[in-house]
Amino acid sequence: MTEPAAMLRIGEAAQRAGVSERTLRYYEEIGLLVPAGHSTGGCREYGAEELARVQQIRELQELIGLNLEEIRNVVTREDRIGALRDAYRRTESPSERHELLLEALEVTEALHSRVAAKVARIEEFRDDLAERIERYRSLLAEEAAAPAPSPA
Amino acid sequence: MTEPAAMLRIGEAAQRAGVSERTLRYYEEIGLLVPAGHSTGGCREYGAEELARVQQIRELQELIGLNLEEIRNVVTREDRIGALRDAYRRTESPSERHELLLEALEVTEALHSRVAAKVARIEEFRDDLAERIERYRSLLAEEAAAPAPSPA
DNA sequence: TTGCTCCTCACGTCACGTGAGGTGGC
DNA sequence: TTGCTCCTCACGTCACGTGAGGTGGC
Repeated sequence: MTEPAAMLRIGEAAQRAGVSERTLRYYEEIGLLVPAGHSTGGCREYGAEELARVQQIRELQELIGLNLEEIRNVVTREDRIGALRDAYRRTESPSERHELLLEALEVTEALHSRVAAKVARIEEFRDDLAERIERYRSLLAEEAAAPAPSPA
Repeated sequence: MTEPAAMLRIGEAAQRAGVSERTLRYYEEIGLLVPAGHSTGGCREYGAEELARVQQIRELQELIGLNLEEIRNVVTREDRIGALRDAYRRTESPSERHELLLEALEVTEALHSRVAAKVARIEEFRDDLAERIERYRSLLAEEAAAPAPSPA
């Protein structure tokens, strides 16, 4: 058995995850992320697992540009994949397991190529910015070396 | 003098830029991108310059995550920088020019480091996906080599 | 004249932001 | 008791999506 695990209330959890409290409540509202539990006073309680989930959601959202509905599909499937690893929780039949693995492989490959395309675009953009910086620097260097340009 | 330049109406322009007509109208609404002109019938007309502007806006929006207000600041400054290259349109004084160049350098450097950070994050994410794909493949390979796992 | 594309409202949507007003544990 | 954090509405916002209803050039 594991430790009772330190639970965080929404304020701490939001801060560690780098999101707002509203964001955590909204994720719960749409069924994307439910708290691990509730205190006697009714406060939401989040554990390490939930924080990791938020992290994953933000990556899919900010880096890949998926909407929350698409993200729900991804994380739901990964939850089921994760369940495959817990032998005693494995309720899927071998054929269901096979289908699930094939599906996960396909979707992950699709995500991977999407990310790879984005990497290419953003690297090009980064290099353009670097060139721009060089141009500005040389313009400033010219300026320092030469007198002010004649306005005529 | 240049050619009269082929002008596109909003449908063609949107398609080439990879955005919706609504998006182009919205950019105009908030003063981010005005059409090059209007036909006698009142149709918006876009040229190559406007299409390039849309491209730039989308990169700043999708790759960097800037909002349209921040993007307006960037493109406005770059318009002024661009104006520095047209000698006959150079109305800025030498000191204004100097300030503008320094400002552009600073802002571009800030953008560059933001982009560089994003590149690092997204490359890590891409590599995680590649690992995941390998794991799924080896699980499927195990499955093909061995009989179905005993449910007990 | 008939399609097609364009136009201007104007309301809807997604992913939250931002108070309003109230309750509960150190 | 006093702060502080939490709670639930509920309206606002940003960047558009999506019709409604009408006009204009091949």
